[in-house]
Amino acid sequence: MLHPEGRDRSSVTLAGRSPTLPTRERILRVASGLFATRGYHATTTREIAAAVGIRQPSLFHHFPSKEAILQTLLSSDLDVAVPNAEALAAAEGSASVRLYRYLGQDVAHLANSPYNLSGLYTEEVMRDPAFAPWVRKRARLHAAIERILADGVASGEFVDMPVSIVREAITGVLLRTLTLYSGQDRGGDPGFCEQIVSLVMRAVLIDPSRLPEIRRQAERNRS
Amino acid sequence: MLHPEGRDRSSVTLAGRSPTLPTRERILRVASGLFATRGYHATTTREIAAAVGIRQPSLFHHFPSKEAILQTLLSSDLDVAVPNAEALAAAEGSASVRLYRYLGQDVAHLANSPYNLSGLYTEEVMRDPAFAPWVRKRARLHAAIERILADGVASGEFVDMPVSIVREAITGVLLRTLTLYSGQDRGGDPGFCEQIVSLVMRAVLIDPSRLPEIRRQAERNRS
DNA sequence: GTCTATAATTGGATAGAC
DNA sequence: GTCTATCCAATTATAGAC
Repeated sequence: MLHPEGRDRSSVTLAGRSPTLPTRERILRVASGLFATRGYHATTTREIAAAVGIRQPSLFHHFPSKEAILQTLLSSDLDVAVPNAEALAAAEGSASVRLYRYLGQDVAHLANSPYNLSGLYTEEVMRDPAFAPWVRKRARLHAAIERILADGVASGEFVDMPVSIVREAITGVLLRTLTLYSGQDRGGDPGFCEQIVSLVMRAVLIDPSRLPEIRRQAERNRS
Repeated sequence: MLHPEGRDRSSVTLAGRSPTLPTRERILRVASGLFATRGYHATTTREIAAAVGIRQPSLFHHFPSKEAILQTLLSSDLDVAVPNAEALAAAEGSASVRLYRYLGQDVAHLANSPYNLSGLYTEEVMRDPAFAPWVRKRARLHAAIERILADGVASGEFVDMPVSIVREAITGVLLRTLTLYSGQDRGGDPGFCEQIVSLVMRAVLIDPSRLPEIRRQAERNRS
């Protein structure tokens, strides 16, 4: 008997169809893309399954729930980003160089990830009690960034604005601009990434003419 | 018989309970807040009704559908923002002053609106075919902003980056930072708004020392 | 590991009394 | 204009065959 979902797989993503990847991995890639473009709650398990090329119940062999798919994606990002940011927050060196390094790492990670991570940090996800542990992890990331920003304000390198607002603005820029580029395996166009980082640095630097020198220092002695 | 939804209205917003406002208006305010914090698709009509203090079916006396609530909110924003931006895109004067004016208008509108507008321009909403007409309207807004940005690049006032990326970055900053402040009727703290505008201007200006002069010009002869 | 079939729940929306 | 009662569709998840 023909299943009502049919067999049409014409509008399926490349990542989802790639036959060399294990199904679990294809699910993560496809789901991250759908979460980013349609939102977490609006994305159905049927859509994910269809894009992967399997039936909806087959998803549950690889993940115990839809939540678990998102949680896996959150871990893949935060388990890298939090230690990076905390190390930079505690490191020696000028706040400008440390912020540049953080931004460079973050942008590169977002742009090079096989997943589209821009659907993870929306209000609809972050306010959902199911993801509270990851919200706490993310709070540590925020605290680390704000420590770097506060150092820069104290040293006179950064404009004197509330650090939580600036951090929120930075998050907004990164998520919004990299939506278009993440999860697409394009090697993350290093020129583009550097432009985004420079845009953010100019916004916070009191003296943006220092930017080339900061860039040079940030790229030297990459820890 | 006691209805399963109960009568608990303890966690209800001020805007929703305000007894002087017509119900239709209270629905819009409450719904905009829920869309912003929980997302459009994750917000149920039952939640909206509970926060307003009525039963779920009563909503449909004021709006034909949940979609219509969001469409009303979209109109309230875009019907103001698009003409403003298009007028500035076609106006005389330096690109810097025009961008400053646009940002000032937009930030003030977002901060002073009785609605929390930050839940409207998410991917889950903008990619939904039901809202395609508003996506087209918004494209006109984007085009107007990009015209101002392109003017500034051509005149040497703005850093030379792809205007669509910069426009996306600006959108990200505004939506993210003003989430916390919009729809809260706090008069929109003019100092805070100016800080956000300045942050954005510094990011795009080749010579940020011009900022005080630009601000003075933008605030003179307010069209 | 994937399938069909289906359970269990929740969602938006309608009917009609008051 | 709000209510109760309810419909119908869609959703996540499970059971069990292959």
